[in-house]
Amino acid sequence: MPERWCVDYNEEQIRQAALRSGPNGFVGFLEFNPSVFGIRNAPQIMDLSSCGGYSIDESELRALPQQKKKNSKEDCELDIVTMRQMLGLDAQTTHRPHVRMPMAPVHAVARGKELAVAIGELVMVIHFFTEGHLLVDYTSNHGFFQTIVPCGEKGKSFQLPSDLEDPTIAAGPKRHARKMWTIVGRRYTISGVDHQAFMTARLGRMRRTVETQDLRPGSALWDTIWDAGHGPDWFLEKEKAVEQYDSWALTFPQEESRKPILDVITGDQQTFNGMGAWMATDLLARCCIHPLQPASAVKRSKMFISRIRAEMLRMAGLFRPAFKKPEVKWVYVFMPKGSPYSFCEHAHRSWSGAVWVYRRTKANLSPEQMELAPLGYLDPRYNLHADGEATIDPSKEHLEPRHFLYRDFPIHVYRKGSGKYYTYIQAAPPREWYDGVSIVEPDDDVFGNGYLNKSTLGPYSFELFVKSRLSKTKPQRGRPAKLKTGSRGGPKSEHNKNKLEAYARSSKRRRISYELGLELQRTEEAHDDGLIEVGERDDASSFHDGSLAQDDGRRRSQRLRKHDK
DNA sequence: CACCCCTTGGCCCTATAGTC
DNA sequence: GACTATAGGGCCAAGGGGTG
Repeated sequence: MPERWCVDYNEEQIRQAALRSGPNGFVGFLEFNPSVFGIRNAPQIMDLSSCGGYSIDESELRALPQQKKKNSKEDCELDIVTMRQMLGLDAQTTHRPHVRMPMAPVHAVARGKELAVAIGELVMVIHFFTEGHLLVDYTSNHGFFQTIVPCGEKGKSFQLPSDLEDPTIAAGPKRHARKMWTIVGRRYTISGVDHQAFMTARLGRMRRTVETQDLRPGSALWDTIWDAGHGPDWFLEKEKAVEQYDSWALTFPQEESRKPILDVITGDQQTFNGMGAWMATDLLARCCIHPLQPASAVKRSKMFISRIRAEMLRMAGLFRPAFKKPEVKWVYVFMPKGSPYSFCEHAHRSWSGAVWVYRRTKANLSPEQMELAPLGYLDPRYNLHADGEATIDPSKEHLEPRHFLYRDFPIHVYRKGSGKYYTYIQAAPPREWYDGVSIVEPDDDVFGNGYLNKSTLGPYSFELFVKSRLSKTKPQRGRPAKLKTGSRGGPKSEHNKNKLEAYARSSKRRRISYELGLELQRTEEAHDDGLIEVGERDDASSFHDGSLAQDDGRRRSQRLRKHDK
């Protein structure tokens, strides 16, 4: 399930700007960056002919609607872009389509791990996978993300403008934002950002503007756009989901006689839509069911079946919230410190009781929990019996799990073959965070759901989220700098330079890395010589709605000059 | 059912090359 | 020889899809 509670907004500057955005909610046009998608995860076209949209053949031929630029003689010079070209399936003369889609109200709704976004006639369905998330930014900043740079061995990404970086951030090609697509609004943009480019997207087109009611269960669009391999959503289609679950509970396939219940849950997306390894482990721990217990044994227990049903409904409600009063933080931190999935102890301590956290190999548990940990159960309120069932201890019934402090004790993590079983640390978002379903409604203001930063569930998202909430100042942008302790060691000799060049020739990856390093060195030297003026990039902001973003652009320009001094 | 693929970047370990 | 910086190799994390 995508996180529903990730980003709120706190920066007064954006808050004030948001208040001026008017009563029509979030209005924008879609800009796709096909080259940032990997080849394997190339964007797909959805055939919406069965529900009043375009079929694949038609959409191949048909140009996307464009908005005429007011008081401009350049209308006729705008390129015609087909959907296939926009998706990168056909060659395009320019990297970014110089085409202005009509601004249209944006609606969105999540189902399982997918998010559907409608922009006018376009429908985009996103699967975030591991760590994809949405980034909200000023439209005046969007023009600065123009330069595509290599990212890793195969990928591409957008170079972060140098002025968005802190001087302490390490120089190199890693300063980038992997914006895969962007909905460009008048004042704000929402971008799909995925550091590893795992995010997938499907794009379709209707013959009319898509309305909010089209993104509701039971509509023709609803029944068409979602991935066929995933069953009903436990929050939006509760009755169907429970019906599916009940019929699942009554079947006893042969393979489930030995298959662990955890594997069965994660593998059955028809019944457990959106339950991955983290959440399934969590579900079972809350139900006091051992993750390695055979599924058939679990199904034979009415108590277990009832517990899982209740817990699924409870968790589904928990993970479907939206902020009532989102606050904007300026987030350019695309990678946390440490490993992308590292657990942030400080963040956990600060937010225990507010968010869900998962850690793979180590957890901090109280002595009471330690007694239960070897059995795989983390809820200290239950007593475990030899038959694998658990009953609540009356003397501990009044306790809430979140009131327990976690101390430094390693716990056992179950592994079977290459199976992965997670440790969970129990916490829950505050109740007041929940409200609504869609991220954007026509009558929303920018305090509304349209400005949520959604993300997949996990430590990366968690740390990003915590940083955005806890930082009183703007967080560092880009990757943290490597600590430089001085110029130890010997200087590079001519002999070493030759060796380096030979090394760079030995593979494509090494060559790219080497050339990027040289390019960066040249740029920095030019910078030092005063050959490049940072303020020049102000022109770029006019690419996207420059007039509307003028105020922000001017302020930015002033900031840049100040920064330059 | 095990294993690999996609993808990136951090971390750990080891080897190397330089200085004092 | 002690110390330090640097660089490469191997491994790790993620979830869905594919293969044999």
